[in-house]
Amino acid sequence: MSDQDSIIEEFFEEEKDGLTDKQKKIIAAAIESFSEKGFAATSTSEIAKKAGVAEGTIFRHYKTKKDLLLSIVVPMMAKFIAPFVINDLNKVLNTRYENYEDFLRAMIENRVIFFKNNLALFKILFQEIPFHPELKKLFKEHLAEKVYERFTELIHYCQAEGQIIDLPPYSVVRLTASTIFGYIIGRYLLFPEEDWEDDLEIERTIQFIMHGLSPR
Amino acid sequence: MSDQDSIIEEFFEEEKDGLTDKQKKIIAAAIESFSEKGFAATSTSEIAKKAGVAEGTIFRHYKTKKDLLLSIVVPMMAKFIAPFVINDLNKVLNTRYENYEDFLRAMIENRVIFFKNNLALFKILFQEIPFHPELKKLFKEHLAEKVYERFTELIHYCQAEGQIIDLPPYSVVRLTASTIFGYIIGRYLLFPEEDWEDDLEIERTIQFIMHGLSPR
Amino acid sequence: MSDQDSIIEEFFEEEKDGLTDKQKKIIAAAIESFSEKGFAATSTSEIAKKAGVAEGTIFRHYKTKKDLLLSIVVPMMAKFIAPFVINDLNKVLNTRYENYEDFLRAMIENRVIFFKNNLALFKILFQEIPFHPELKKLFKEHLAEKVYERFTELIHYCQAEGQIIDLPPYSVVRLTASTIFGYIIGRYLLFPEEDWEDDLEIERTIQFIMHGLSPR
Amino acid sequence: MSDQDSIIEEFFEEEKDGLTDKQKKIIAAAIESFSEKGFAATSTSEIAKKAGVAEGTIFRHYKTKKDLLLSIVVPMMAKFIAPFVINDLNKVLNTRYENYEDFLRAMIENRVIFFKNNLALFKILFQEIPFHPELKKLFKEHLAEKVYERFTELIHYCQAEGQIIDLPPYSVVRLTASTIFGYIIGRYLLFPEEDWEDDLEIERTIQFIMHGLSPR
DNA sequence: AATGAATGAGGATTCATTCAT
DNA sequence: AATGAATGAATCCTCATTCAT
Repeated sequence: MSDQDSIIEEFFEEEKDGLTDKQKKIIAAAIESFSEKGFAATSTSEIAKKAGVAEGTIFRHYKTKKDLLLSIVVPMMAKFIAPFVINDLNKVLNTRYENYEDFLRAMIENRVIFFKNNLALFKILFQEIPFHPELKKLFKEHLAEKVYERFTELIHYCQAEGQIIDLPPYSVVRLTASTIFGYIIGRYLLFPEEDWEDDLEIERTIQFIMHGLSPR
Repeated sequence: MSDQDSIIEEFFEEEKDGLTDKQKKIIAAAIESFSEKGFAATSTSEIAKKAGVAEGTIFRHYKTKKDLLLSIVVPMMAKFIAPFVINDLNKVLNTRYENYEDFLRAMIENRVIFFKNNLALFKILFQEIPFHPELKKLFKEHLAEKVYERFTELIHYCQAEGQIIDLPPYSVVRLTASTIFGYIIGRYLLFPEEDWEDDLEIERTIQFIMHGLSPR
Repeated sequence: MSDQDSIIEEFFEEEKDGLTDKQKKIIAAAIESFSEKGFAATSTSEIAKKAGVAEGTIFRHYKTKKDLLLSIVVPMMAKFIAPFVINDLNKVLNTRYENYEDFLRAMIENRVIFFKNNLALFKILFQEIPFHPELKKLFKEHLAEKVYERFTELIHYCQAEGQIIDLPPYSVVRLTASTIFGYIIGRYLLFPEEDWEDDLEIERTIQFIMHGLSPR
Repeated sequence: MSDQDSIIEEFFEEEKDGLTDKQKKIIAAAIESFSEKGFAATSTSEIAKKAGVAEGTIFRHYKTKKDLLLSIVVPMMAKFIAPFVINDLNKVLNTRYENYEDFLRAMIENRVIFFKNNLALFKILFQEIPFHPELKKLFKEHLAEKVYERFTELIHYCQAEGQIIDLPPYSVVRLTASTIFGYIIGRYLLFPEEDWEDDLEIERTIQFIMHGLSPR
């Protein structure tokens, strides 16, 4: 399934823009450096060296250093959101999933793999969002609006079915999202080197959410 | 209660080093700039201007720009952790709180206010931790070890009492912490401008955790 | 009369080298940019964009940026000087003009139109001469020597006829040229947007010179 | 007389801003380089080297390279214009000079020396005016308005006295100025290395203007 | 002939830091 | 203690020019 690929490879394979070989190297080097040291602390000369190209080559493809950042971060936001908007949630609503629990399980599996494969990109995204208003805006528009909207529909449906407690959707979203992101962040960013029994932890996470949201 | 003060003021009042007036202004200016633009993207000249001091003055007090960062971030980590280590958790174990729910409530009230009063500092902390190994180490030692240890004791106690489900403590900590931080981040960082019914949301959050952790 | 054409068009039509279409566009773009921003401040990529050709194409035709400048400026110096050397002055000396005044009138009409049609080129020429010794040398050789020589002959003739005062020819040339160039510069470079009664001003200019040079 | 000093020295001595030693060296180096190679073709590193300061030092005193240009060119425009506005013309109108000829003689002596002492500055001024709209504007406001106005008064006076022909003042100004600038440019910029009998040439120039403007 | 990707030297400017006052 | 002028390395970016296609 294409969702499981790393975005970086998708960049290089799917994109019709036909990225040059050098462009691919630049992108890869930039992702590595940005995620390790942060955007502001990464110099273009460093990226050039790592990519094995001349510094000028970077600026032939990306007008500014910031353009390079955006060319990395913007498509990834789209990729992240795509399945919510197009596939999975539709499936849920189309009764492919009978209930919130199955949905959660499908989503976690799907998006967790996505995160895992794109860790560096996510680090960049979350590090830089606070400092770039355009990114913040994009993020809100995409995630807070498109994804949230779809989520809301699902929640209403599950609430109507009596599967989950009758809280305002935004609270349900917040509690669900917190728990899932908490897992991802702990698992892949904070303590990636610990031993994690992934299947077990995911199951615990799902049960925690389901019980937390169970009608009283 | 001193926990409710902003750390910045505590810096200035409690510290025995006896900060000069200029030093205070430098710290305040640095906090503002670092949290707005990030450490790497903030120049010392900018801080000097904002603080109303000469550029050289900063370096009289802090050998390097990074020293300035650490002088801000390190004490705040200590302050954040202090109550866990010294007061509240002890109180819990000393049976001042009868159960996990009361503890959660007390902790949220206590630490949420702390966050709220020190938002800028937290932004800096979380932004910079990934890029400074010393910070990461400090953070892990303090939080992951000291706080986690205390938490574990409490969890064992509550599990023994049958209040919460018998999961491994690290899972309980993870799920609890995710949910609480999720609230704080949503409330104060992502969507601070939305209308939040704080008491209600906090109650929902607590109930979510309690049900999520209830013994099956 | 071909003198009245713009040099640029002459470039394109008369030149035996047979300029390609692209070459014409490059020259036109270069003239525009050089005259607006100066040679040093104009980039070849800008010229390429304006000309609608690839950056490399410029260097296929002109080895260096400076070559491009020279290919513009050198032929124009020749064109400017040509009539002095070949046509008009000969005509004067061949008694087609009876006196200095008629000559002045003819020259102003002739060369003023030439200036007007080639303003951009003249701006480039006068801007760049001070910075390019080869240009300076060319200019002196052509103008200061060939034109000056012809002028001198005419002046001697007119002085012998008692039409103008008996100053050294270089003074006569200087005073005449200053006045005429003063008109052209004021008219077309400094204050082109003012209302000018051209015929009247030209007549005043001629009368000023004639009276200024009248034998006492 | 202070008008006869070079502006550069005045910069350094009279200015109350109290220029640093380094600043003086920067200005001197910039004037030399700008006048030799043009503003755009001069690099800040070159100026720094010539001035014997670090490149950063330039930017401590002048925010941009263009600022440096303006800090050179703007005060000189003021200096050039000052005597017209304040001293000499007033003197003329206050009957210190009886006629246009005496005025011309005084002005040429006065301003020619000024030019001679500030050749490099004038080269810069005239080279750069076409490319910097602010300069162009300043120039027009100062010269075209203030000086021109004063000139006009004088011309009206001399015309009323019957000393000069009854042309529109702008024509008189143009013809006078062309002739004088023509002398200066020829003398100091185009052919400075020729032998010039200065007194004689100036007298010829004055006589040319006076006869050129004599009432018919 | 024409392209445009690639280069790397050099551009203006900013930076953290030093030091004489 | 405090200043702010001075530094020069490093920043992002532009440039004229080359060369494989």
